[in-house]
Amino acid sequence: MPRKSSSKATKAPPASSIPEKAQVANWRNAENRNERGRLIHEALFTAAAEIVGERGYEDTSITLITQRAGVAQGTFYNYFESRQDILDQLLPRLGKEMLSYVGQCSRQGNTVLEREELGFRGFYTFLKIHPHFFRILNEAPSFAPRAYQAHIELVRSGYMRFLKRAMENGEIKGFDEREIEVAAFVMMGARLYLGHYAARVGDDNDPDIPDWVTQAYCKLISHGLIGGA
Amino acid sequence: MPRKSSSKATKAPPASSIPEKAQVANWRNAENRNERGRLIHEALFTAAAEIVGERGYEDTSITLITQRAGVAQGTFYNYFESRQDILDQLLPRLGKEMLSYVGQCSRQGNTVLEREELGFRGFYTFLKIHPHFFRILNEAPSFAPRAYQAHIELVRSGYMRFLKRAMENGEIKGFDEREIEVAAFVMMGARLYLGHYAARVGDDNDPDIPDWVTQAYCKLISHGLIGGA
Amino acid sequence: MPRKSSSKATKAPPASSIPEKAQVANWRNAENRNERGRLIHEALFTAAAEIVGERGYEDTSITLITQRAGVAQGTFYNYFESRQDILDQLLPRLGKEMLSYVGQCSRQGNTVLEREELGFRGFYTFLKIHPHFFRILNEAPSFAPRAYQAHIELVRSGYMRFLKRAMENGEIKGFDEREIEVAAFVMMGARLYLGHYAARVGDDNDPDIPDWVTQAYCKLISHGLIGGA
Amino acid sequence: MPRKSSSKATKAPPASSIPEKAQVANWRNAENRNERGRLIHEALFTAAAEIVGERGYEDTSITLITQRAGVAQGTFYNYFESRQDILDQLLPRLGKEMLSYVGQCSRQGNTVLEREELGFRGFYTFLKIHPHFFRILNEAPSFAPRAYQAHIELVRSGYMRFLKRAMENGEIKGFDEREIEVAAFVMMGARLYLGHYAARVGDDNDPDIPDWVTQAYCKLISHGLIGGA
DNA sequence: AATGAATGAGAGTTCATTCAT
DNA sequence: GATGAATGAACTCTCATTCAT
Repeated sequence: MPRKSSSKATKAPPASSIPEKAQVANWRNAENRNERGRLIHEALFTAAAEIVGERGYEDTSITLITQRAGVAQGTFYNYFESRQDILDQLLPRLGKEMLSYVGQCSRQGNTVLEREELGFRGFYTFLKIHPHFFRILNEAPSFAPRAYQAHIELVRSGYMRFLKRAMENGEIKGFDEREIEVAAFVMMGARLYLGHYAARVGDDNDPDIPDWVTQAYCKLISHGLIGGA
Repeated sequence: MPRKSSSKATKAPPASSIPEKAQVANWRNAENRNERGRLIHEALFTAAAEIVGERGYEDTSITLITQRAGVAQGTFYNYFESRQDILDQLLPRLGKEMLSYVGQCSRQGNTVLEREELGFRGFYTFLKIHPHFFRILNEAPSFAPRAYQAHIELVRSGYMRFLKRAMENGEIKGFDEREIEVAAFVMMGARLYLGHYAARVGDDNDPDIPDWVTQAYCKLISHGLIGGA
Repeated sequence: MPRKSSSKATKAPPASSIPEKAQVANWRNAENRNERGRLIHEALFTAAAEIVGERGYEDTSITLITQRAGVAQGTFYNYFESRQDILDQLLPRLGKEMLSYVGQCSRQGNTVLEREELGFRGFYTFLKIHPHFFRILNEAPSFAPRAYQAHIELVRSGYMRFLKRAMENGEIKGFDEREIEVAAFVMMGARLYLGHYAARVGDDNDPDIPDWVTQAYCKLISHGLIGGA
Repeated sequence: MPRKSSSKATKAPPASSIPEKAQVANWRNAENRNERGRLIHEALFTAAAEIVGERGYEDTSITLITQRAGVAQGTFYNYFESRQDILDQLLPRLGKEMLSYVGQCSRQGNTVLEREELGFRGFYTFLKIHPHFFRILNEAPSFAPRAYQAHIELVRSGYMRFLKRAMENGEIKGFDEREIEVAAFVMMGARLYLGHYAARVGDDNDPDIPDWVTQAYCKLISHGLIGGA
């Protein structure tokens, strides 16, 4: 009765051929103890981020992390409490980088719509620059749920500030504050989900959004899909 | 330097205290061999679905599944090829149930907007009835990516049929077909993401969507957020 | 410190591509119960012999045997006590066939030497006809030691009869009876070992002995290697 | 129809009652890390050799090896790649020890015959000293075929050097080089097979060769069995 | 007598974590 | 602080055997 068919080893790609970066930071040349500590911490963090990006949280082992960081296994536990600890730190930190980058992009615009469009584009540009981030973000609900909730909260509050200002400016009408929050979530979901959409075509970890998608998205949020006069 | 604080075992709930359901189906009283086989298969499937719903794919072991189903470990392999096999079957089957249910709901409506609203509500009703589905769906990209892609495709094509008919009816204007697809993805993303929104308030696996959220969502997709006259 | 190198999976060949014979005997058409029983027994025995020949004792499972014999797993235990039971029966029966065949060959000769040469050749001919026998015999010391000892005893006693008659005829001189036994063992070892010799060149399970090897062997046992006048 | 009789568990001895040696090396008292590593490696290797000698390759499990070596199961994998890895190393290493020992014995002699006799005796002395070697060697064709072929090759080439020198000295006449090789194989087979002969009488793993056997063997190879003038 | 699903002990292996050096 | 070997619990999966039908 077992299904013989297709799904064999349908899981994550083996990723054995992914070229591993050179050891992340040459902490052995550090000037003093503090500096050395900082560099090792950094090396471990970066190694973990890369590996999660390449192979997913599940296949990220301490062995792999320390090997790539160029330190001994035991050293890991001088910098992080546990495997889960470092996994939990990935999204918060990279998420903040993302928000900062996207915020900078967004602020170039003058109207809400312009800003949303620039933020939207900026998100996908960030993914290009940090190819590991998409997977780190996507798998976080499963593997670092607390961190994920915190990230969502951060994004939400940023969006809310942005949208409330627009309400005050009169650029958004007909929505009260809690409705605005719904919109914020829809827009957050759109970014993530259109990433998957891109993945339908291209590489899973390298979503590429064509221009007309951006425009369709903008059209949708500005005039709606259905009742558009 | 390690973070002593909060993050300890921030992942899945310890779960040893999760009340396990009684053995899922009393297959021992089956009338004949075929029936017994069916019941065991069912018991294994249901057990797996419940456990993934409660603890996530990663912590779903064969031991746990067979214990809950009330069969020996070896029995598992009479019904499924491997652990991955059963995990791969979860979403396809439950996903189809979901689509069928949501489709039925949606078809009660007369206009596109009504239908979308009913489908939207139906989705969350389904989550109430099948509290494990949300996590099974959410973690699928990481643990059953093939199944996930297939599911997305199914949802997308259903949505597209729905929206194209609306275009033909003249209920949707100003969007060409590929733009419609973008809208479809945004709407799919909205449902999932508002599930997380609900999770902010209530229980992670039991998203509850208040009425005004639905209405805000409908307002958004019908008139847009920004340019709304 | 582990050895990374060569020896990975150095063991038995996977043998998955070996063409499996059709189900061995169509016992379903048997005329009466006794006949059917006989046919099933035969089918199981033959299947086991083939599989041991192809994959070795270790990889010979009940599942494999019954599948090839075309009966259900449980049926096996109506005919044999256990897996070990059937493995123990392989060599005794096939060994007797071998002895009978080789004996017939040998008896065509007139002198001891002729007879030994014909027996020697006959042994390798038998291996050609029964390609499974070599492996069944070779692995028997590990997997069916009792059967192996019994086989050795059979061969030894045959050899002894043969050689003692030659002593009585005056064809062998200068050896007493227990020394004759040593010679018998050396000759038995030679046959087996030259099989391995052949395997150095050709296929492991298909030893092929060139003519000059036979002649060198005969020269050795007739005049000795060293003191040869 | 099943054979109720004798053959029950005719295979390996039950072995639960085999007195296990004390933990092989008290590595806990090692002076430094390197030394400890060496001792553990040694303990694992020796444990494996002993167990294979007592119960055969098939029944040699990681659990058994590590228990006897007095280390945790996981420790095994710090020293060997896999179960097969250690099994593959047994014969090469012990085989070389054997050859070295036998070679030393042999070189005490002056004539070919003397040397062959001393080598022959030396082989059985080695078996006395290393009672596990016989089974390790005998079962190797089934369980470590690559290692076995390599061993055969080693023995063969040693024998060939020995015999060719004797040809050049004029101690062997009437054989060309490839015929010499046949003789080498016969002699290798004789040693192994007379081990089995001894096993008929004594303990399986402790072959004891009486003096007259050696002499009969020497007579056979020096003057031949049959045509002896 | 034939079936084939259920069983469960036991296998090899992985890996987060500890800790003596 | 850095090291890396030792640990052992936990995992998935196999398969000889049993037994109700």
